[in-house]
Amino acid sequence: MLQEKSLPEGEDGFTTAQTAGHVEAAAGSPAMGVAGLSNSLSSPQSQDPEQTIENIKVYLHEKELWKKFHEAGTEMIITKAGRRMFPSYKVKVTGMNPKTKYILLIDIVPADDHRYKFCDNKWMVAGKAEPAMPGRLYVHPDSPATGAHWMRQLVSFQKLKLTNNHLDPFGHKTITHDISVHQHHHKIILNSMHKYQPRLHIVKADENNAFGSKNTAFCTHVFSETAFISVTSYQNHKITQLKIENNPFAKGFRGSDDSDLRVARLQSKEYPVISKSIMRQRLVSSHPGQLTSKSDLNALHSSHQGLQHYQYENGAHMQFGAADAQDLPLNSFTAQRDSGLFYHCLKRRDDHYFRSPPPYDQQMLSPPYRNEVAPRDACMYSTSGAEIAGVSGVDDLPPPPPPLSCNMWTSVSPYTSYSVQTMETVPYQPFPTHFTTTTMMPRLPTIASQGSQPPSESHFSVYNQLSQSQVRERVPTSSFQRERVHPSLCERKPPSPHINTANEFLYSQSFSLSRESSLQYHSGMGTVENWTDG
DNA sequence: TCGGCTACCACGTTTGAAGTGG
DNA sequence: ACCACTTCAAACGTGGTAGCCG
Repeated sequence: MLQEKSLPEGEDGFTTAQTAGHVEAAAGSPAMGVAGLSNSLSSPQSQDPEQTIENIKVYLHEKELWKKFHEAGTEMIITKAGRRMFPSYKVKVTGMNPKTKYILLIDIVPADDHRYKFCDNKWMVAGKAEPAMPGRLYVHPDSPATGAHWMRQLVSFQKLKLTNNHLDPFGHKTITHDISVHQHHHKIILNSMHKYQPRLHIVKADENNAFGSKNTAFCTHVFSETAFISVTSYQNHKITQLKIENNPFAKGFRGSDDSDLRVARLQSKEYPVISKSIMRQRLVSSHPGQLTSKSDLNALHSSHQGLQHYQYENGAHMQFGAADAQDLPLNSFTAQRDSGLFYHCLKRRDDHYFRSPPPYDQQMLSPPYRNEVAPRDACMYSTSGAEIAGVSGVDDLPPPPPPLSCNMWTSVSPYTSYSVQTMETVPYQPFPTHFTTTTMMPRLPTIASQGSQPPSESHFSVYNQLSQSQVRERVPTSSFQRERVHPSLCERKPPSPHINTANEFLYSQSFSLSRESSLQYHSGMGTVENWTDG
């Protein structure tokens, strides 16, 4: 179990109110133009970065396992009833204000606008993606909780399920102002044979910082190795093998003869267990595995060589001007398309400001989507330090700070109506394996008044949170260590009023995030065509 | 015809209530 | 009465597979 940490004194001042004040100052003026936005946006953060949400660091649990899957081309089964992800999404969070309340949530956005097929033992583009459906957010059931709570131990999203059922019971509900009608679910709807990128969002939810205000800040963390292709049955036998080897629930498919296992381990370090299914596959397969070229893999992994922080103002107000968050048509694509322009701004930690939009070769394209709140049924699992070590998404990044990016969204229709102008001005920039964003967004009227003109690059900057001091330790393969579960963290709590406002906030924010992602995707689109099988 | 999807299935893990003993 | 521990069965999570479907 992780020791509860206390933050340095300086972080006691990391209050929501202060951060909100910054946002207010930055984007509060309806008449503020792009230049004004960027100036005031970057200023407070550079003056006092210790008080912002961008100090939060997130480490992916079992990073090495994720990498193994990623190198083979991760596949996630999706079923009508919903299927868990494996590896499961677990993170260690640090840098929060222990007393501030946060909401942690995950969304899964399209990584590109392709449909894929598995042909000749490798993934190939098979056409244009299906129109993306409104997305969902999986809100961690402990939300909102204090920073101390989140930092105490691993935060697990393992109960998140993936479904291909577009008519999922909660799939067509809208989020209203009343928490009582909010649909709490733990399924995210995806299309089969499409590539997706999970993202973690951390939203401040302090008592003094009510959702629906324009003061809410959040950050987004993306681990590129968690990208996957959704399937209804496994295509790549290497993925099947990895799942069987590492997922306790799939033990029944492992080889039963211990001596065989030992021999297998001697023969293969990477895939020590030869399952019955694999043996069967190997006998049947007429296409022996073709290892992905190093260059291909590098292309995949080098696509995120920086950490960015974005800080958003409340999206609902921005997107809809005078409309209150509760008035949002939460399931409306049209409303989102008409919601005007969106910006995101990035700032490097060293206060150097770059002007390059983010490259995102094969990642993160997302349509507008709404959010709903997941049931409070996930648990946080306590763990030893060793368990979460080695999971940093940044510890193996190259020393140079990543580039920054600045983008603008126009009215959105998935994959089609983004501002191509902006995309085309986006030079390729490597992204880190793990990057985070905190974004501040201007009010809609202000943005809309800018028309469809791309913003000046000088208005944007990147904040680099790259850390060179991440701890790396060995990660056990099995995460199911019942004795380490902290009972209090598995309690089923009644819905909190926070969730209600969070719904509105996050829902509106989700659109912004989607646009951000889509832009990043477009900026680097085409660099990775195939995901080859090893 | 064929690729994708679904509903089962067997098997193993997880979970939590019930039982037991100190 | 309380707590810690054990037991055990139901619930749940797996990949495999046959068959359906467009």
